[in-house]
This record gives sequence, C-alpha cells and structure tokens, in this order.
Amino acid sequence: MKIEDEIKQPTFKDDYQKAHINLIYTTGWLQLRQAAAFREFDVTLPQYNILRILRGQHPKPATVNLLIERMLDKTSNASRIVDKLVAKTYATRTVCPSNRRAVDIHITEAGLELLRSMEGTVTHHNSGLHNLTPTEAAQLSDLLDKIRD
Amino acid sequence: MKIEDEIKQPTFKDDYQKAHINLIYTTGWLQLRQAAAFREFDVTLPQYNILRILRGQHPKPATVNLLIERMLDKTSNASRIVDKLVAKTYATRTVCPSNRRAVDIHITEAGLELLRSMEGTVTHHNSGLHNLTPTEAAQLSDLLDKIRD
DNA sequence: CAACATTAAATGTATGTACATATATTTGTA
DNA sequence: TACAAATATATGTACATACATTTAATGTTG
Repeated sequence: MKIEDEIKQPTFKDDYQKAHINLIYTTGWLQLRQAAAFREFDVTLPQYNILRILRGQHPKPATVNLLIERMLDKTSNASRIVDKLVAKTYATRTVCPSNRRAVDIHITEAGLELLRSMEGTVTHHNSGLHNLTPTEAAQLSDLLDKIRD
Repeated sequence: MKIEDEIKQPTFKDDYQKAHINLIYTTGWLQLRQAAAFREFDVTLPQYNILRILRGQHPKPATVNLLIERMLDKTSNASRIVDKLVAKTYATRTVCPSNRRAVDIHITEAGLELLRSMEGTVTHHNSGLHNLTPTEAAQLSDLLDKIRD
C-alpha cells in the first residue's frame, strides 16, 4: 500500500518529506513484525541484537563499550540490556581482571542454544524485505548510505 | 559512510540483511538528529507530531482515535502524549459533548505559536534527506512502499 | 607521589513503546 | 427496558530510549 493511503495523508510537501515519513513508517512496520516473532522466545529485539554480538565475540568476552560500538542504536543503554540477559541466564558478567573498571560479558551455553532455536523464525521474519529483488535491496542500501553522507 | 564501516561489520549474509540493518540504522540516525533539534524547544518528536495533527484539524477538535489513526506509530500511547501537551499548555482536553466517551482535543494559541517558532529549525533539520536528488527520494519512497506490499 | 583528568560502567529520571486490562458511555437487541 | 456488545479512552506494567550524573579505577603530569 502506498504511504499516502497508509497514513491517510493525500499529499506531501515534496518528495523529501514523503520519503522521510515513509522511512520512519516502514522501519516501524518492520520492527513491529520482528518484535512479534521474538515474543514467543521471551526476548526483545535489543536483547537479541546484543546476544548476536556476544556470539560473534565468543569465546572472547565483550565489554559494554564494545557492545555500544557494535549496536545499531548507540545511545541505548547496553548496561541495562545486559542486566536482563544475565537475569535470564543467557549471559554472564564478571569484572575484567586486566582493567577492573571494565566488565567481561560472555554468552552462556543457554544463550547460544536460544539463538540456535530462534534461527528459523528469525530468518523467516527477516524476509520482510523479500518483496524486493536483490538488486532493489542493494539500491535501497545505497540510497540510505547517501542520506548519511 | 557505508553501513559496513558505520557498524564495523564487514560483510552481511545478503543484500536483504544489509538493507534491513541499514534501514534501522539510518532511521535511528535521522531521528536522533531531529530529536536534537527539538530539544531546545522542550518538546519531543511524538509530541511535535501530535501538535502537527492538532494544527491540521484546527479549529476543529481531534479525538484520541483520530490521533492514533494519523500517527506514524499507531501503537504508541496517544493518550499519555496528549497529557504532556496539556501539561505544557499546548493543548486542551474536554469531554466531547455529543459523545461523552470521547474527548475533544484542541491545540492552543501557545501550541500554534510553538509550531511557528519551530518552523525554521525543523525544515532545516528535515533536510537530512537533501543529499538525495528529488528523483532519488521518490525512488526511495517507492522501494519502501514495495517492502510493505 | 599527589592532584587532576580520563575512562568504563552503573544509576537516576523523564519520556515513549507495546500490550493487556479497566472504566465509562453508547448502541443494539431480545 | 434490561442487558450484552461495542466503542472511546485511561491505566498498569515491563521494557527501552535519551541524556545527565555518579562511582570506581586508571592515566597523566607537575
């Protein structure tokens, strides 16, 4: 459905405004679908993203700083998201021996198992973009890169 | 900057995953810039969006239902965002006489004045997309529409 | 080495998101 | 008319975002 109909706004000031609103709307639309897929696993999108980063580091530890660096949303609060993962036994947090200001965060076997069990569902729901051809997906990515130039 | 460098992830599974991550990242990037512009006016992005809808209705009232219908994020809590606007005297809320379940929400003169004072700043910061040509902006919008088909 | 700055993470506070549930009013209908 | 269903909004709870401040450890420099 065209964005005009989706938000019941027949016209926009210009193509820039239209694209901007469409960006925000479509991203929200995608995230809503992903979040729904994650709910059955009792894990949120940010928690999942951090688990993925931890798996990427495994068996090396990550620090909060490293998580922030890798996260898509750099201003979110990695510290408190890790709290939730530790509470769910998907991660451990220990003081880093070589720098006692920092903490070493590891994914646990339970965390790795969770990611494995989510694999199918997540890749299925990631296909939110599969209405595009691969060429279109690449084109979209290029346009987005250009926005941030 | 390319998304690979932005989040320090050299490769992606495919163009779909890359575009998806880029979408989320770029939208966050844009919203952060907009939010910064709004801070000096002591108003948040959702509050601003609702004020705009109220101005669009002015001098007719809006109801919470109408706000939800028009909002980009339809699951957010219009009721509580209106609370904040009423507290800041930018809107009023009165029981609708013809249907006492509903509330009539009006923008106040102070609210209209706030929007006027923000005009310059907002259009300036909305130019986050002006790295694109108008054609590219339209192309982007079309790709986003296709994602939601 | 002492004083100060820097760094890493945690905490506090206000706001918003997502969803379930509650409350009040109105509508439909037996 | 009484009573159930639908409607409009508000409220509760858990989580996350955005940003300022705090705490602790480490570096730096006079």
